[in-house]
Amino acid sequence: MVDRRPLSKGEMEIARTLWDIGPATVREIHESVSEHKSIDFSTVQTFLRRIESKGYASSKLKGRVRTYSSKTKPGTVIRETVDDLVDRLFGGEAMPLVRHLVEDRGIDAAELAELRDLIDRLEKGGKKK
Amino acid sequence: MVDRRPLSKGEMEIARTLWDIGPATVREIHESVSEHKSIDFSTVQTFLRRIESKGYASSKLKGRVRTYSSKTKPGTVIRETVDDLVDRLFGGEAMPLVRHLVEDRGIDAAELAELRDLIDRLEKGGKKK
DNA sequence: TTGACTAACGTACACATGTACGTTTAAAAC
DNA sequence: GTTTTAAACGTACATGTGTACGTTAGTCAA
Repeated sequence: MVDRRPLSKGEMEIARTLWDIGPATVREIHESVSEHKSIDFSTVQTFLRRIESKGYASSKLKGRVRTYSSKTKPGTVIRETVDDLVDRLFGGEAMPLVRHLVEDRGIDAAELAELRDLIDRLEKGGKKK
Repeated sequence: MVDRRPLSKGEMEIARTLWDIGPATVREIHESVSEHKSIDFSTVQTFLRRIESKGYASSKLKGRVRTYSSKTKPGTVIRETVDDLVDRLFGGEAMPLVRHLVEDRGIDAAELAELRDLIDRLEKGGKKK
């Protein structure tokens, strides 16, 4: 267990993009993030530096361009973040959040079907992992 | 739409307690929160002040004791918070989060059953709200 | 009525966060 | 080779956040 300092919201968004598009340069990350929100190149650069300093990514300078790679699996960070949210907002209970998501958020028919399968599987093999 | 500044993580936890135990004094909130984590009375006091200043609660002084009441429904704040998380961590897709919660977190048999019912209902009345 | 309690209130302070500007420097274009 | 271009890097700064201390001031017991 490394126990890195948690990523802030802003850092998280950049980190997610890094997971999505794989090892990438600042410019690539910036372009990708810019598609859905306006953000300065330098800001992205700072976030990437901080993400690295917190131990979530590493980088290497090739020529005069720095390329960042994630060092953590999304699953891990997601788990930590969601755990924290569930603790703070729902007192540790996952179900109210699931209920909220399924009821009030866009879960389409195909996804509902998938979810049903998932439940079947879990009920069948009643054991964890 | 009031568009309050968002609650921070720490504030959120105190706000949740306020929702849980209803209108309450600082001491009551502090006692409730103290059950599961160590936190200073003054810290709780500060958080409550900030929660009020952000417009999520109101308070009234009776004698020398201030009592706080929530002005927002938990659902609203939860929605905002979860929306934000889903955006930042999953690019707006709710399903990956649901998958994660159902697979990797403690959802027991009874809850799985409830969830199945929920899915049934949603599939039946295929329309929202 | 006075002293002991204990809340409220103002305030503080270090560190985090979001945001971005200059300066330096290496590569590419001319 | 010199100019242009654009990245990195250092740095900055206002605001947010977590945490809590001192001071002031009602309340209650003696």
